[in-house]
Order: sequence, then C-alpha cells, then structure tokens
Amino acid sequence: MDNISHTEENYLKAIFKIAEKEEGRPVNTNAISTEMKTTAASVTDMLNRLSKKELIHYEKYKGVTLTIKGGRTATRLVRKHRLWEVFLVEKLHFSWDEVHDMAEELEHIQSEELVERLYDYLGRPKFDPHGDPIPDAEGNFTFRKQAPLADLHLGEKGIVVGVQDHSAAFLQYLDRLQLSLGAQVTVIERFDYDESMKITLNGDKEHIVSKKVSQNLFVEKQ
Amino acid sequence: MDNISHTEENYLKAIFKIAEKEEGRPVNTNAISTEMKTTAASVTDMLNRLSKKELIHYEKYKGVTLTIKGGRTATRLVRKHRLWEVFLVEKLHFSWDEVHDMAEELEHIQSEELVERLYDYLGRPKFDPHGDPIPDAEGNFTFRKQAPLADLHLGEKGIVVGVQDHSAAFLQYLDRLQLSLGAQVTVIERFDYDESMKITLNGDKEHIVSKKVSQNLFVEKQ
DNA sequence: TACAATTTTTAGATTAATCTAAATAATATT
DNA sequence: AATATTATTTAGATTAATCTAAAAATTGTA
Repeated sequence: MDNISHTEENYLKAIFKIAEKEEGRPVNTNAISTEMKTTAASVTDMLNRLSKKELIHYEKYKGVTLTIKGGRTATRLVRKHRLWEVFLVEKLHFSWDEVHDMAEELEHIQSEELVERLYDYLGRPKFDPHGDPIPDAEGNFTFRKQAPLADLHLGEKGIVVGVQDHSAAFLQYLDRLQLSLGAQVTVIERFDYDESMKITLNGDKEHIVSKKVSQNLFVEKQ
Repeated sequence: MDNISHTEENYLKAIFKIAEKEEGRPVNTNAISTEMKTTAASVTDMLNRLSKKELIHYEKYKGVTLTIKGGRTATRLVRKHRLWEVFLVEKLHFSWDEVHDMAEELEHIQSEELVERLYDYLGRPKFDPHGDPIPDAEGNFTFRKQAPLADLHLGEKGIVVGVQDHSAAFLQYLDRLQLSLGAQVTVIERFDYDESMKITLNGDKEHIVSKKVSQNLFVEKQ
C-alpha cells in the first residue's frame, strides 16, 4: 500500500487533536493551519493529498473528518508518542517538561512490533507522564472522570491526574509547587476576588493557586 | 546553523562507511551511488549540496572526503545507530538479525542528550550486538585485534567477536550453528579441497564451517 | 598517442511540500 | 437583500530530492 509521510502523519494527528474537542464536527482548514503553524493554502493542498489516499473525508469548503484508516493512523501515532514519553521519563529520567519534542520524533518510527515490545517493557502503562491516556493497540482510550481543580468546592479533595496546558512553563511551575501527578489536594479556601484558591498538598503544605493554575490542572474527585 | 536532513545524514554515513575501507582515499561518486542505491546523477547533486554546507571536501571528478564537521556528523550517527541496536537487543529482546532497519530510523532522532542518557542506561557499552565498536561521544572507536576465523591455524583458539557480513541470512545461520558472540572456537581440522574447516564450539560440539562462513566471522585469537 | 570504455557531470523533468497573492465561496451584518 | 468580512481555494513559484538521457572528463588499452 502507499505509505504515509511524516508530514502527512502530522496532519492526521493535528486533525485528530482538533476533532477531539470538536466532537465529531468537521474540522476546518484554518484550525488545521493554526495547529500546524502553516498557511491555509498549504493545508488545502495537503487535504487533497490525504483525501486521495483515503485518509480523510474532504469536501471543498466543508472541512474534513478522518476515515477509519486515517483515524487508526492518528491513534497509533498518539500511542507511540505517549509510550515513548513514558520511556523517556521512567527509564531515562527526563522530566515531564522535556519529553515532548523527542516524542514528536520518536512517534514516527515505523515498526509496530517495536511499539508493542516497548509497551510490554514499560509494564503496559495506561497513562503517559502528563496523565494523558495511552490508547491500546486497537485505538481504544481509557477515560477517567476528571475535572479541573477549579471545579472543586470548598472542603473537597482530589488527586492530581493530568494537565490541560502541556507547556514546559506550566509543567515546571507545577514542579515548583510540588503539584505532580498523584498529589492529593484539598480546597480549604476560595477567593472570589481573583478566583484563586488555597489548598493543602497531601494534607500538609498550604498553597495559594491562581485561577489559571486551577483551570489547567485536572483532578479526580475523592 | 543550517541543519542537516535525514537524506544528507544518510549520504554522510555512506561516505564514512566507504572511506573506512578505502583508508582515506577520496570516495568516488559511483561507490556512493551503489551504497545509496541511487543514480550517479543524484549523488553529484547531493555532493554539491553537502559541499556547500561544508560537510565534505569535493572536487569535480576527484571524489570526496569528509570535513571535520561531516566526519563528526557521521560518527554521531554510527554511535546512535549502534546504541539503539543495543537497546533493541538488550532491553526489548529483539535478535541481532532484526534490529538494523529500526536502528536506521532511530539514528536520526536529534537530541544529543537522549543519546547520552541512553548510553548510560545501557551501561556504557563499547560494542553493539554484532560486535561493531560504538564510538564514544567524541567519535573515537575502540579497536580490537580481530581476524577472520579463516585465518586461524590448526589447533588455534579464538573467541567470536564480530561479523563481516551483517545480512539477516548470515546472522540467522550463525544462530543455528550456535556461533554467537562470545563463543569459543578451536580449529581441529582444515580441508584444503574447499577451504572449509572443522571446529569445536566451546570445547564441545563439533562443526564443519564453510569458507564463506569462516571468512565472514571475526574472532579474537587466544 | 589515439581510441574505447568507464565514470562523472550537466541539462531538463518530476514530485512533495511549502509559500504569496489573487480569486472565489461562505458567513455575518446592516 | 446587498454588502462587508472571513474562510477557503486556486494559481503560480520555490526548494529538496529524485530521475533519465546526453555530454564531458577520466582512465584503460591497443
């Protein structure tokens, strides 16, 4: 069969990512050009190519959706990306804010056998170092009933399970606050003025976290 | 600085590989086109590009040599390739005949930090699963006083340390004969007729190995 | 040395991926 | 509904990497 270039793979991943938020609605050209940091003209060009390869359903001016084949390719990339991130953090001891770019390259390594061996080697993880679910070999995601920390009411407890914002700046800031995955947080005060909140960390240290932080941090309510 | 494409990297590696055998003599266009499985015209094209980037010294009709920069790039690729092979064999339990193609892809992963962490993680290996030396971070190779098994005289002993032929077919055949790295061989008979030899394996099993095998297997004399 | 054979380069085309600028379609606004 | 705005596509160029065919240079040989 015709093989898929790195660039085509990246477009599929971008479309998949946008489609996640858009819940099935067709993804439009501009959204893709923003995600891919390229021009709309380049996107149109690529959409024609992807369509010819039956990786997307595409109608002029009407946006795109992934075909089964395109969706499978995208979830495989996500699986590979997240498994490599686990490898980099668990085995090579990189921190969670350093691994994204390396995983962007590693996800394009072809061999399916390699990925599955890596998966076993890593102990069949369900989540990556940022708390994002790792799809299984068939492309199925494990979902969690998570909510932004901002949604917790006074007195409620939660376990930190993920982030909305994946930027290195945010991740490093969380490290400074010791707000890493698995930490237990309890809301002990809420300030309406700037929507910040006071929390305790693992029933111990107290912190004030801004609205921005509490909105970008996912917890599982206890 | 201008960055180097995967293709350019592959050309540099090919030139490096040919230059190893040619011992410093300029590498000619045809040799590269054979190694790269491409046309001489494409090679000439690429040589102009590599020359412009100061990765090779190139004079029309006179062949090429690597510049310091080009040589460093090539040895880094070799280092990465061989370290990834160690990873695939030692950690993911692939066999030595399966890892080449995967390593061809993995060697292009950029991060130098990743390679050095991998190196530590693997226990700072000096040789890859085929017995080839892994250059250090500065590009220095560890050499061994090795010889083809064919050179051993009657009664001489050697330890299998490497292969000349890296083909999967040869490697699989060696596995069948239990002639893996580290095996001790003793020449107990030599047949002039077809230049085959009878050996004992680890002082035990007897085998007859063909000229072709004994020429493609490196041993360290004891 | 001169001719033949080989090697290498040049010329001109092709494909993937990109760009800018202009044209067209869809959507929003008065 | 007509017009303005925004989104998308088309047209035409560019660059990297490749090819085939032809030309030029080098090497081998009679």
